[in-house]
Amino acid sequence: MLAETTLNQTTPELIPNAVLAVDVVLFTIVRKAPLSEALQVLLVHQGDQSGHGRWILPGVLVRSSETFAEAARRALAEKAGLDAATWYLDQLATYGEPARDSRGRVASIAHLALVRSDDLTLRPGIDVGATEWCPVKRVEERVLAFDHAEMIRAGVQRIRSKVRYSWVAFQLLNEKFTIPELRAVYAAILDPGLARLSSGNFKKAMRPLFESGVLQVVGRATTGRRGRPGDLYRFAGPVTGTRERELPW
Amino acid sequence: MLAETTLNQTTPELIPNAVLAVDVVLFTIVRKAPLSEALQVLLVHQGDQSGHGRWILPGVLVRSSETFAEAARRALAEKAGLDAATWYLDQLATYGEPARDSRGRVASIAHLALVRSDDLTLRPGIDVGATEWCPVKRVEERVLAFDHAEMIRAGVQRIRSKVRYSWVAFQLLNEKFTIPELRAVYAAILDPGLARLSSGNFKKAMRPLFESGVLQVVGRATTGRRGRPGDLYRFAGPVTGTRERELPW
DNA sequence: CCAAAAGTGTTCTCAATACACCCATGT
DNA sequence: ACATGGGTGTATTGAGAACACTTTTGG
Repeated sequence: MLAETTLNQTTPELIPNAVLAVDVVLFTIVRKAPLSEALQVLLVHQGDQSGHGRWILPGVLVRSSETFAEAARRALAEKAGLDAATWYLDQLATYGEPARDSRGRVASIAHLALVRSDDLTLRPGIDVGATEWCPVKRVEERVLAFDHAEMIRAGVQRIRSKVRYSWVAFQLLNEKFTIPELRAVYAAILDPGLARLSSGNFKKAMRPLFESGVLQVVGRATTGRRGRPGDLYRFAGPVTGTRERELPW
Repeated sequence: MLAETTLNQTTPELIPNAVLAVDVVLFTIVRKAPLSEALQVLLVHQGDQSGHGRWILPGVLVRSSETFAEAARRALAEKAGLDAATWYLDQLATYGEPARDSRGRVASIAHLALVRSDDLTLRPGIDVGATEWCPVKRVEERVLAFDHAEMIRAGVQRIRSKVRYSWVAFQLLNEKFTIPELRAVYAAILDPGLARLSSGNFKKAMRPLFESGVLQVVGRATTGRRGRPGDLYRFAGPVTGTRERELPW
């Protein structure tokens, strides 16, 4: 068994022994929802004639000439009618317990995706009964197939970590946004209690952004609510940038 | 939550479309080496009759009934004669560009492993020409096959991140160790200049460990070098624990 | 005794928080 | 007018870094 088929130039072909799949944990911030439920994840309901459908993450099998990222974006397109071509997308982890799927050895490469705003139209794809945004706090109530609940946990952990040392938060905002909206994103992801932090202190935490000029004022928000409307900003920096010092929250 | 069994009778089998492999980025700290080269990674040389061997990470194909972690430990056993049964092991990322391997679609799940001390005997396995510890600083000089150089970069990034908010550093030390040895691990992974930090400040950074009692004094080191020998400590806590506050280094 | 390394305590600095105050809008 | 929320500045606290000092070993 030591003479197993390993890397060997004389072997022109390797025999496939597994099925590759991708699943996508797509997060968004729903502004209308209360802060504690603003962070939501996209779930699709597997259509089933017997009525015994189940909730799963959008996912597809990887095609032979396709990268994982391409497959992940295709999953969002085919399962929910979303054009994720330009969205933030990152590999999370790969799940492939031997007994994970009775139909064969399946390895699913979970991905994390983020989308701005919530005025998207979900269009259930083929073999999909329904699509919905589910507050992360309430995922426990849903019965998710496979290890998709675990994937969501990993996704939450990842975005909580990323938001503290990188600028991914702007992936969840529109082109123009106010500082309170930005604070809401951080509060929804990290801690609802963060909203109680004074506005001045929050802006101080974002100081490196202002100093480097990647946050530019582009006007004043038109308000519908009470109180003074906030200044509108635009994020002009690369999302791949990271802070030198992690946020303390 | 696993063990999917009876839900999709219409498709009893999925046709395998890829080959699953694991590769292991195994780090250790070599005490004899200078600090800047103390962090080393295990490389194996693919034996080749033509003499055109190349350096790669230890890896194997995943067996059908095997978890990724099991396959990763087996890779260390088969390629380098190492018994990694109890070693720290963590999934890094999965690499599977369509054109990654000309012999077919291969997805390799890279893993990060850590091993205490360097008094291990490497025993080159079958179809392995040689095994060696390579200082991470000098990996650039080696020509690594596939995307293994990228895997090592990801491994370095991961361990640098982990060491700042978790207790993985103790995985690289023996059962008993001194504070200066612990500082050497941090310096080797994060920044050699860290060794210039005063001992008091380093111990202050480790204060949460002392206060929670997971670092216990077990004696005094027997010295061979100059100067006062350090106190010997034992780490009694779970490696999975994390600090509430990340290290500033 | 001296140099080197380990360990302890104190001071200084700076960043994160708390808080007080001003501005703009809707009711 | 005033309540509500956005924005700015100042004071206070606490953690990290610098440094002085003691302890223990080898030469």
